[in-house]
Amino acid sequence: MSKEQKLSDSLVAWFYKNARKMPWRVIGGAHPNPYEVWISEIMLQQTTVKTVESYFLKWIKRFPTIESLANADIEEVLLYWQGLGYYTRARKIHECAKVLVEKYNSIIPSEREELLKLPGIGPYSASSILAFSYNKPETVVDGNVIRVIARLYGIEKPITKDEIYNLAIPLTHQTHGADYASAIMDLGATICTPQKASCLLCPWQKECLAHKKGIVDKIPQIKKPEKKYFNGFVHIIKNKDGKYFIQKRTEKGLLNGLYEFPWTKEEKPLFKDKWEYGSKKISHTFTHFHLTLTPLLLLKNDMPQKDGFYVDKNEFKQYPFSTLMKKVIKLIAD
DNA sequence: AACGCGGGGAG
DNA sequence: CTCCCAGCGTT
Repeated sequence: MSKEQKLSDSLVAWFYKNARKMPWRVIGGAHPNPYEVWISEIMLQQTTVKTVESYFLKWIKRFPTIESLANADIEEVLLYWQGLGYYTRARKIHECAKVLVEKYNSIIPSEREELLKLPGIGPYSASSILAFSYNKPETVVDGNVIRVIARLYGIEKPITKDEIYNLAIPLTHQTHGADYASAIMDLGATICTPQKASCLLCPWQKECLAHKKGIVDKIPQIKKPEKKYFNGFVHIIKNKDGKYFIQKRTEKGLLNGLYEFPWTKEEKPLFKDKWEYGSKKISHTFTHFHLTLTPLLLLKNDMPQKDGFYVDKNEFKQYPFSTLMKKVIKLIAD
């Protein structure tokens, strides 16, 4: 038995004693429902298990099958996604459901090449779906795996995903693909963490080069772009019926397809009216910038923008809003 | 290869 | 505050 195979076996053995429980997870082989695997994998992209749990449960209750998702309106899909971020994922997941119904007989493919053709499914998701749904010996590479592998082999220089992938291939368990994929991600999430790793509990401690050299917390090397600050305005426009003006964002770019009160990150209001300044500001941090918005209040009856409309505040729940806009809604409610 | 794209939990 | 998480699509 090779050194890699021993590592692989020991990790799976560790997993059977320490596996985290999740609503979409099956321990001990393939998941019986690839649809649930697919939905959970897309939801989990760049997000944490804790965040996804409640979204997943509500989603499965409303969209229990590929067909139910394909038949739904994108607006309702976004309602179930609001607050989860990266809204293109919701659009792609909906597109993908329709493709699956129309061209794949509502069956999630079990070949990598086919999966990669589908909207929103890239190298990671394809591998994970194959591993979790069909118990294939797929080499999954996510943020956890990059960290675990880079440390195991003590790689101090910046490294590409392809290099990690090649190093990870020999470690991939050949007969327990599903559990191995879960295991290496659990290891990264609970033991081999970004900061203060729990090396004493690690099944790979003896073989880990970073641990041997005492440089665990210096790996992997990551560069961080600095965040900018913006001070802008959000326009809360009420008409004589007490309704508020909202509009829909475009289907590309930031917060695509969601609804909003008109806002700008520039230091100039969007409209040349005489605004009343709100007292409480709204702060929110995106991936690439910090934002503080000063609320501007106005009573107005005509349409400030095309493609917008006035709605009663009791109707806000019918429209998908970003977390930033939820903060504005909370301000209005108070 | 680099960048845009959310939000929140942990420390 | 900082860090970064079960990435993908576009350029």
